[in-house]
Amino acid sequence: MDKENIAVFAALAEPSRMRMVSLLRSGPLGVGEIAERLQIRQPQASKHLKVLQQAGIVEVEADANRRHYRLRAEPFQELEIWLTGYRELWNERFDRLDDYLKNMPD
Amino acid sequence: MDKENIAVFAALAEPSRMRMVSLLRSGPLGVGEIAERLQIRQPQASKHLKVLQQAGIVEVEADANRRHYRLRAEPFQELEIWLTGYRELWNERFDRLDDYLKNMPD
DNA sequence: CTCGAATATTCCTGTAAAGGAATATTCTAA
DNA sequence: TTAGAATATTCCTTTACAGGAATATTCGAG
Repeated sequence: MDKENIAVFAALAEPSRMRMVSLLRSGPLGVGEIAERLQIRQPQASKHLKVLQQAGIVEVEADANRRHYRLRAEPFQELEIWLTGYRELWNERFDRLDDYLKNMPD
Repeated sequence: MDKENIAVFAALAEPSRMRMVSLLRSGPLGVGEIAERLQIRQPQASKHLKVLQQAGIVEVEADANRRHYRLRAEPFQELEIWLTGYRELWNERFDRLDDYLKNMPD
């Protein structure tokens, strides 16, 4: 819909970054660990993390030398919301889901 | 997660294409109408539609001279599924949503 | 069978983005 | 205060992709 979603899609449209995001589901990680697990070089890892950060997908916490990158919830929530505009596409099961989401308690 | 999602993200990471997808929510359209409503030239519209088609986001039905482009449901369903892997990120409300989705009747 | 409408394709050019390599920065420990 | 670990940044080169312009294709009407 808007500019921010475009940035999120662009950030995720790259295999290494997609794998980073998947990796970070299990919790925050440092740059070195990410690079190692993804079998990429540290500078590339830093660059990709920067892109993810600028897209708001990831946030960083400094701990001395280390930087811990962690997933942010908001972009995923926004994708969820964006997707609701397309649920009517497939079938009426999701009309019920829409109702559920609308009435969902906090 | 996989290659197909990457292609979908890449296809949506472009403003004109994103607007096309949004436009097509209200139903199939021909290339000329799409180009006109998006204020882009016809060749660019055709090119973007081709990208969307190759990503599986859109399908085309030939009607004489005309080509009617329509949204496909599958990529949106897959995004939905992909997103469920991230719902745990924000809060436990969505644990209930997960239950709902799992037990959702066909 | 020719014309015009609708759409697709090709060619060209500019630009953005990715990876490699090297280097810069920042912090802790000693 | 210096060494080394962890991370970021810069520079360079290559490649992908977007838009413009022109042209090709395909179809129905007449």
